[in-house]
Amino acid sequence: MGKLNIVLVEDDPEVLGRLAQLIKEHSEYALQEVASDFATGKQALLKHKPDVLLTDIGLPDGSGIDLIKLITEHQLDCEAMVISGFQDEHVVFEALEAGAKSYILKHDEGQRIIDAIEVMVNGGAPMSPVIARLMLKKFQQNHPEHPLSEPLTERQEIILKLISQGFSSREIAEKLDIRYYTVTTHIKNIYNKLQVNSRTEAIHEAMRLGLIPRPR
Amino acid sequence: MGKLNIVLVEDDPEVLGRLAQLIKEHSEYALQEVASDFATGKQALLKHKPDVLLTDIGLPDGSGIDLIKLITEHQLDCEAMVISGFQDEHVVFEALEAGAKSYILKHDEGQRIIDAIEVMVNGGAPMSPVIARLMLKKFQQNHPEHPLSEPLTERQEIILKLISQGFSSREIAEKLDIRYYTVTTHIKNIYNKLQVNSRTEAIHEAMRLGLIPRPR
DNA sequence: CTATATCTACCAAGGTTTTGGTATTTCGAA
DNA sequence: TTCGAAATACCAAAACCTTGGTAGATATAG
Repeated sequence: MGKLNIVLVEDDPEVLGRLAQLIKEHSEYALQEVASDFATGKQALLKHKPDVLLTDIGLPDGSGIDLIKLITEHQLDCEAMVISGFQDEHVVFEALEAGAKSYILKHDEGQRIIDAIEVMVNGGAPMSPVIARLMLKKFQQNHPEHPLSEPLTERQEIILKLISQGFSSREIAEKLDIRYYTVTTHIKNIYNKLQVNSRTEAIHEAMRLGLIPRPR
Repeated sequence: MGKLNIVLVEDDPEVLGRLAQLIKEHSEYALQEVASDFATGKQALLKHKPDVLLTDIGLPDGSGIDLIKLITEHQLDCEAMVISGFQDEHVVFEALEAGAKSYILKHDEGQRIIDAIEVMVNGGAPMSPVIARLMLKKFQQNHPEHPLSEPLTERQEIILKLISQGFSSREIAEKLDIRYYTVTTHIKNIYNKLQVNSRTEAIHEAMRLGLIPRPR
């Protein structure tokens, strides 16, 4: 099996030089092309179909995130690593959602970047520590555990869940084998506790409070 | 400033010995106590209030996850690292949601575990590659990118989002400065595309399809 | 220029939800 | 035993949503 083919996109000439040099020092990698803007990067990506894309985010004529999206759109067999200075939550999540498998900060030392490439192609998801914490924070903030003055009763929780799954009052009544009226009473009480007055508001509030397990 | 105080909980004597040995080899750490069950671990945690808790998950009399929960409950200034053999999605997420800052697999080599402790106390969130991929997957599965025969138009997406935030048709009309009738028409078309016939069903389906970004 | 897509707007019948009541039963804690 | 919380059940008016239509304006692709 051959070398690992890499395309590198980075607009800062200094950083580009540094990264290119770094890659060339490692015989297991083949740097197929470097680009310093989105348009060239796109062409390189589609022409070479590399195994690995290393890309910056802020490019003069577009975003590296859109390069990453191209990979999924064209169903390329390529893993994307972001090498960026941005630590902004919004940017990071957009990149990861676009399909980036790794997010490394520019100023990380060379060996760490090389290691990250290695880990990534072996099925890992290497992140710079700050980025990893950001991801973790997203996970952990999903459980504010009932800061609710009056917590929901068992029955109310069941019905709330069914509501969030899109069932009508009549359907819920059938499912639980109780009268329609009973269901509406329960719903009424749920609204009081959540301080809302419609199903959609209840769902929204319940998610905000981490009361509803998210689908899947 | 003193050494980093550590409490270690692990029921497999072999692994326990190995980890304890590993920690003792590093002068910057002080191993305050080791435990091989939940009860002892709990006592140790509350008594020593260590800087770092290293814990297994499967303990004979309970789960390491509950140890981690103790940290938040008692508001201890302590970072928890899971050292486990479990790679099960459910277990991993439960541990992370409970407050673990790091999740390392048992069979990882010693130096990697030491490195991970270092990274963790310096504000990182070190994860074994498999675990990092699991987390990443959770992030990315929120965007299955419209496996929808007819994708939603821009306006429809906006309105769907507002619906999911609990707004009524009238409120949406005001917000977008269009007529109430126009909103109901849009909603009608959304229902057709999603193959549903109520707001709550639409929200449910939209979440299932990853069409709606989760609150917060 | 001509389709086609999208956003806009309107109406009405029929269905569901919301709200404000009242009231009975059951079960566990005081 | 007595009290209260929870679940159950019922009613009706008002509000809101759903559905099946029709249709004009605008922009964009061909």
